[in-house]
Amino acid sequence: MPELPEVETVRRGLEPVLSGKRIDRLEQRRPDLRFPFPKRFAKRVAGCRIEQLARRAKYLIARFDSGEALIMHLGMSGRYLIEKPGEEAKPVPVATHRPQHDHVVFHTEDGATVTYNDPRRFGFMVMCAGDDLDQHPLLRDLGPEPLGNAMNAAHLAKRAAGRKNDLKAFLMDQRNVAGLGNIYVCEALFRAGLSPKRVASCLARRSGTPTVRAERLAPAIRATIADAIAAGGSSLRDYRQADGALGYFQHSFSVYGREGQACIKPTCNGTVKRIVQSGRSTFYCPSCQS
DNA sequence: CTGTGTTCCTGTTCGC
DNA sequence: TGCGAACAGGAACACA
Repeated sequence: MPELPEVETVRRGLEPVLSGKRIDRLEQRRPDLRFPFPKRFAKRVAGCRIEQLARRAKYLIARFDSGEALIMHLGMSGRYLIEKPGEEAKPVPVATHRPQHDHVVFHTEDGATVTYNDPRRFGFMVMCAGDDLDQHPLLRDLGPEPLGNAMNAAHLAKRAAGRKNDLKAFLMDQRNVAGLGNIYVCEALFRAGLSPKRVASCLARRSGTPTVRAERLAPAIRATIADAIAAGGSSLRDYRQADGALGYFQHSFSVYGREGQACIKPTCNGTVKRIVQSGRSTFYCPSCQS
């Protein structure tokens, strides 16, 4: 499920339920996810108020009035389910909800519950001091946010200069741009008209200044992510499901998952192809992406 | 340091 | 319908 747009959608869904609220109780139902849960997790959270629910790349970050912060990652299959008092739980629309994968439950002062469900358990939760969060090992090496001013052609060129991996791998690397994943890398490269197989260093001249390709790629990334967040947000009308799945599945992609289908670009008569790069599927149009 | 492959785990889909 | 194989939105880690 979650690349940056989905995580942002989840954040917006959780915000009205969690932000400014005291957590009366936390249930931890197993010892670990991908990593062990924080030590004395339930005790450290109980009674604390969430002052802010933020996002950095694909991480959700809850800041508590205790001075600590909770960094959460959804992995591949993580989602949050919200139940409010007086409203009956609605069935999850996309995948079946299996209660045995409910690993953490937050009980708020309002009587609402926020349940973290994650079948594959690639997600994790880490608790740390709230100051100097940027210097936390999970966060300090992240590249710029795709929607921030720092993500521009000059940045891409600087990072890509001399790199021998391909554009797909370059964009998947969170140190270069933070928050892109397999889907939106494919989509951004399609929008930029660039082949995922092209070497990353094609974004920079020998002098390190951006090429025309970098000048195309930066706005393509920005627009791809902005559009996806907008699509996710529009699915949040009913935010009892803050799982991002609605936005994810409603959104139709230009190339991702469209192997064998005609390129959607009106002036192109190409066919979308699937290849494997770094062990992951890449979808692209060989005809209009070069 | 850079680039690549493996690994964690469960669920769904696809081909026979 | 059953059944194994392939595949799935991530990223830490080991290794060449």
